[in-house]
Amino acid sequence: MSDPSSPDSPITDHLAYLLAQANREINRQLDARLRSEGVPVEQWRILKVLSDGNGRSMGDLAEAALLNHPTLTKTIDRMVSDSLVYRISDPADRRKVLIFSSDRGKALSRRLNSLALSQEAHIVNSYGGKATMELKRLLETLIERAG
Amino acid sequence: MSDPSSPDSPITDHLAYLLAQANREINRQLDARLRSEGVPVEQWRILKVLSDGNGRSMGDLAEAALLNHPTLTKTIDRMVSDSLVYRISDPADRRKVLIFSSDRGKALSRRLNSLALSQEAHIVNSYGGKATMELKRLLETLIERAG
DNA sequence: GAAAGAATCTTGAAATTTCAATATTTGAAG
DNA sequence: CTTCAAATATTGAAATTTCAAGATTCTTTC
Repeated sequence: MSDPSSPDSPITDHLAYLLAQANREINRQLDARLRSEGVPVEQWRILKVLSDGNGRSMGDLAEAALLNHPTLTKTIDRMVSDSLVYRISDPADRRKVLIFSSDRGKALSRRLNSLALSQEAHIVNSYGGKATMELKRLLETLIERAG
Repeated sequence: MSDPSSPDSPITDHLAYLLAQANREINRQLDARLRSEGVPVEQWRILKVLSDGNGRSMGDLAEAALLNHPTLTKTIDRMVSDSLVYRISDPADRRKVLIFSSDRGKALSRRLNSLALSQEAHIVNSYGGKATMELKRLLETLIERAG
C-alpha cells in the first residue's frame, strides 16, 4: 500500500501528499471554528505564541508561527491596526523589533484558545486518544529529523 | 507532554500546529527539489494526478490536487499557457471541463516524479521505514475520519 | 416541455503572499 | 576607529489566492 517507489504509484502514497491533505482538512475545521471570532489560523498562532506575555522578535515569531518574513511583517501590520499586538524596538539590539500582545490580543487569544481546544477534543473524540498521541509523537520526530 | 487542555499549554501540543509544521517542512524540501524544473508543488500534484492519461473534471481535480475551485482554474490557465495540460468540454455533461495532460506535461511529470521519489527516499532514510509507514497509516486514518 | 432549482466552472475585484531589493544596525577585521 | 560583511526587518511590485457574483448546462417537477 504505502510504497511510492513503483513507477505508477498513486499520489496518495506520498508522505508529502498525505501531510498536505491532513493539514488542509484539519486546518479547514479549525478555520471554521475561529471564524466566529473573524480570525484566520495564522493570527491564532501568532497570538498563542505571544500569550505568555513575552515579546518576540520578528524572526523568532516568524519561525514559531510558521510564516516567512515579509508575510509576517504584513500580518503584524494588520494586527497592529486591529490593536491586537504592538511593536517595540529591542533596546539590546536595535535591528530587532519585539512584538507583544496587547490586552485586547490576550483576551482574544483566550477565546481562540478555547475554540482550538474544543476542536482538538473533537478530533480526539472521533479519532481516539491513543492514535492522536501516537500521531503527535511521530510528527514531532519527523519535524526534528527534517529540521 | 501532548496534552493541550491545560490553560497555558504550548502551541506545539496542538495537532493542528504539528501538522502545519510538518507539512511546511516537508513541502519546503520537496519544493527545493522541484525547483530544478521550475514547477511549484501544486503543479506537481496536478500533473501526477493526470499522469495516468485520463481526463479529470475541474471538480475532481481540485479535490485530488488539494486546491479550491477558483485557484485551480487559474493554475490550469497558467499550465495551458505552458502547454502542460489542455481542456476539453465533457461531451457527456457540458457543464464539466475535462483536463488532460499533454505529452509535454507527461514528460515533465516523469521527471518530477523521480524528484519526488528521491525526496521520499531521503525521508525514509533519515526517519526510518517503520516510522514512515506508521505515520502514513495514521494520517490516512485521520483523513478518513476527518473527511 | 417550461420553469425553477442545482451543479459546474469561470470571472473580476480585493486581499494576501512572495520575490527581490532596500534600509538600518551590529559585529569583525584590519 | 573605520570599513566591510552579516543580521534583521521592511518595502514595493508582481504573482497568487480568495471571495462573491455570474454564466452555462443539466435535472426535476409540475
